[in-house]
Amino acid sequence: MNTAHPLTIGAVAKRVGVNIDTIRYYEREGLLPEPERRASGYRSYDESAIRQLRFIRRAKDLGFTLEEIRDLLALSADRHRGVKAVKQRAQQRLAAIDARIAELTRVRDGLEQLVEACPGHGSPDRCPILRALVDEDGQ
Amino acid sequence: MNTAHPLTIGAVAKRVGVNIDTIRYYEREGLLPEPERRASGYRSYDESAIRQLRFIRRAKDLGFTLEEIRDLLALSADRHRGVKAVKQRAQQRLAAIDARIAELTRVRDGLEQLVEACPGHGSPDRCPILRALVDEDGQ
DNA sequence: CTTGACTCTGGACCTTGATCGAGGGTCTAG
DNA sequence: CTAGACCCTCGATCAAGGTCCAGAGTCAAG
Repeated sequence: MNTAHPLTIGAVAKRVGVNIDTIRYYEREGLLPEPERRASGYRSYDESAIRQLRFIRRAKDLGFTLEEIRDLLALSADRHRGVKAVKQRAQQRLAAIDARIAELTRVRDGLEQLVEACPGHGSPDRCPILRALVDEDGQ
Repeated sequence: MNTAHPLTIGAVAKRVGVNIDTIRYYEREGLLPEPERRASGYRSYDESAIRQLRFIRRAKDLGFTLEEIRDLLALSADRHRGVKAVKQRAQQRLAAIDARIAELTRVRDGLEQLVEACPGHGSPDRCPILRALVDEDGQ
């Protein structure tokens, strides 16, 4: 069911819930393939563009940069370079996500300790959150 | 301790480990109070500026935006009334970080399953990673 | 055919969080 | 006194990730 009815850029934008200019921007940035054009020059999209845009949006929501997303997309374009390469890149991506989670977890735990130690009232001098930020300054 | 022998902006920058321009930038943005000036116009800082800069840096490391930090600083200056609000802000931050970690973990686990299910060789059509990226795409 | 909605391109502009440069004054060691 | 290191302001630039605008062409309904 792929290339059925063509869509204008506006229709795509509406369906995915993204700005028209963002679509053109992604195209310039190499995140979306250059679409077919009508005789008039209008871009003509099919469902695969919708899928790809949604993929980008979800990845972005997960905190991937556009550059990382370009890389993720390259994974799927790697078809012809063999399953082995694809698996390797997926493993690299996995390691990168692990690192990101570890970093976030470190920050999270530090913050949680402070929140738990804070009574939520009284003098700012006794608030461990403020103290940690202002005074205690480990060095 | 708090003996106010004055510091130049460069000395402050060096001690806190931040760029001189960043200090002036924070001042413009209302994150640092306008310091005393010498007759020459040179900014003249004391230890409290060092503390405040470190506060900013730490808060930034915890993922607060500069705007949120400006807010925190205002609250911490509001002795006795600020603590409750500070704790609330910190809790909100914590919840946001937790949500992000949960999402990333979900994706991570999905990706790991794909990597484990991929034989690393053979037909691209059998590679679960490629299949997931191209087809499945969760709508 | 007309009208209004849509699309095209190219370039300007926006936000956040800085960083850098130009042109000029200041400070301090030798 | 002079050189070199610092500091001043103002404005530009950067990176990321868009968003908006002008001027011109296109499409679809009535």
